[in-house]
Amino acid sequence: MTPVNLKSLAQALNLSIATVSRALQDSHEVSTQTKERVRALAAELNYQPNAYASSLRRNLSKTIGVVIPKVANHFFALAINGIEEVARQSGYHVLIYLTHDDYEREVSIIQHLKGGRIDGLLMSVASGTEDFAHIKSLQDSNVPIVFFDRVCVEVSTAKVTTNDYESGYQATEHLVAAGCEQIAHLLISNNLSIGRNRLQGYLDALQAHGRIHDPELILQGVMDNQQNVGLIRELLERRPDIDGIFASVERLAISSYHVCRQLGRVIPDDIKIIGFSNLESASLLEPPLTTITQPAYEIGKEAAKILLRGVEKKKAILPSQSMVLESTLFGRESTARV
Amino acid sequence: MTPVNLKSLAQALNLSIATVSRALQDSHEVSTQTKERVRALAAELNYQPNAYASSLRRNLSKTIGVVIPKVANHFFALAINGIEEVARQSGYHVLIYLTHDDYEREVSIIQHLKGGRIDGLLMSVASGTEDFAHIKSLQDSNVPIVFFDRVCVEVSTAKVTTNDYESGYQATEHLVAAGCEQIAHLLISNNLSIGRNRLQGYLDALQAHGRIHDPELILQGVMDNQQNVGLIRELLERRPDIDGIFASVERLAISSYHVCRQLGRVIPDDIKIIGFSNLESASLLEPPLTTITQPAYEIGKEAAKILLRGVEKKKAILPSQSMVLESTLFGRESTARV
DNA sequence: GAAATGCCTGAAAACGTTTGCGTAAATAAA
DNA sequence: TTTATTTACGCAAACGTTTTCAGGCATTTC
Repeated sequence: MTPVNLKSLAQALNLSIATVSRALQDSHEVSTQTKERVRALAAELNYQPNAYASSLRRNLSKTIGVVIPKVANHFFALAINGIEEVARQSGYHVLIYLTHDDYEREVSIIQHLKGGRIDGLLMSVASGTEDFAHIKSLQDSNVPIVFFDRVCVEVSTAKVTTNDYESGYQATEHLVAAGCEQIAHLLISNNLSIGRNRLQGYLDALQAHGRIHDPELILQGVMDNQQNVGLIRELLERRPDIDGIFASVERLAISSYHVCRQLGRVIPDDIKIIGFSNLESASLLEPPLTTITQPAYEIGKEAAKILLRGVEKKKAILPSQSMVLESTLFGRESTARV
Repeated sequence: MTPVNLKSLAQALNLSIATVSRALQDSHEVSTQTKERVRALAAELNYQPNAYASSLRRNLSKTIGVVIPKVANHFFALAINGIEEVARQSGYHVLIYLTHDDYEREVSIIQHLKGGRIDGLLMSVASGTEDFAHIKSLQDSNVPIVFFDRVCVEVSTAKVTTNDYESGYQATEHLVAAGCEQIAHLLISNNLSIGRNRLQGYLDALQAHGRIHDPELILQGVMDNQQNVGLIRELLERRPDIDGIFASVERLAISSYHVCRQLGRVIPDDIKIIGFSNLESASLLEPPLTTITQPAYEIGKEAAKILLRGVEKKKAILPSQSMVLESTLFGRESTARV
């Protein structure tokens, strides 16, 4: 079976390769009848252009990369959903890479991506990343980048985020209004701008309500959920006066639920919990969890749109194209006044 | 800034392109010193081979595709996790495509994939797919395929699944043992082998326990969760004698929870629920949900391994390489005897 | 001392596209 | 009729890599 490519099509039609190529691109340099002949045969033989030859020649891959910490997380899953949607509509393909929040992996992935495999990159940085040379280096090799959610302030490019500071402030205020006296804050990494912003919102809200800042109430979690359960338990045992928890990420809210069960602390009677989360079943938890929910799908879509605009125009993506979407607080039983 | 490619390296080193290429591949045809010289400069200039040129020449892309219905679903998210893990270790890249359970999209995606973009495909077919010509056609153009979870029996290739029949049987028996008299079964699509197997397990288990088959108890859900809630509600209102629900997929179990709340039916007192699910927070639901949990991460890993073995050997993937992994039943309060 | 062997390197073709340029024929303008 | 202009197509180079083939040089073997 002979391969079906431009050459074989050209031979069969008694045309040159160039003409066939142009016909398929609907170039005005080809007569209508010829175009028809070409298209007919191409359709009949089910011709599919070789993506790599085309990419090589045009120096353009019609592919974008997505680098995220993990996919087994509702937020990122929804974001990917949005990204794939936009990409598909514009004829782009989506390569996916998981860092598992590991700096080394992130560097290795980015390094690989410099082979021209992608036309642009969407990224949410790993929590362990403190040095950004690899990212800048990718940018230097002319790959446009758009950050989403976990952005990297040190790199100048467009970023799509949510109003993390305001949400942190709002979440804290929500607990205060529910009557909490000692509010703990659980976060993942404070070198992530996202974590810093939420933390700052927490701090400012406390101050606005005349609470004194108690560093003991701030707990930095780790990768492993099992360990987090231990850490949170330790915190609640050391400080039995804690009556409110503001979890910066979903996992920490869930771990807090487990700890409360272990310790027999009743939510929301003994302690109230609010957390950032995209969990669909939040309302079915026992008790239903009050959440700050990010518009994950929209974040993915907007980030992809900005990236593709930059890619198509072949010019750097400006920070001024950044975007801040709003999260929503869904009050549920876990923070009900008792 | 001159591009850093084989040509520029060769010029700088006073070598031919061929030698540089060979040196970087650690060919034995190049002297050790020359290799060192080449490697040193390549590292210094941060040379990264052009992926497309290489793919074009070798007719090999070091990329696999993953086509799944959706990603915002714990099962698929975990599977991707496993797939990415295996792919990365073997130096492969992962392209992701979502069908949203839409046949047309699936066809269009598969069609695109025939441009040689991928070396192999991992796939979970859309629930709406009844014709498999597009899949076979991809196979004909020498792209090895491995199905996982939602397999397609009509296509001869390796498949990685779970013991769906046995799990369906076991789940039903679990409800019988818990004292349920009228057990409903909720499924998504009965043209999916996975749905058929679970259904058959349900039917056989009922028969084994002397129950007569009542078609009214089998409800086929749709795409939209809101609609499903309506359908399930209707069913429970029409048949108030139903005291057990076996949900074939997570979404239907969750919808069932919502309906029970709406109708004031207490789980597990009035009605017991068991469902296939990979929800991490199943144990935190009210009440904790009894689940049949598939080893999603392992499924992804195994499927990817089988695929890559086939890709590397450049030969068709045999059905005999198929694999069946076992799901686990986690008994929780939603099916507790009262 | 010639032939054979092994080691290292280079020239050039090939992968399938896209595209700048040239050109023949057909049409329009002078 | 001659000279522009347009239309429709072909030639060939280019993208960056891999790989076949051949050849130069040194060392060994008869």
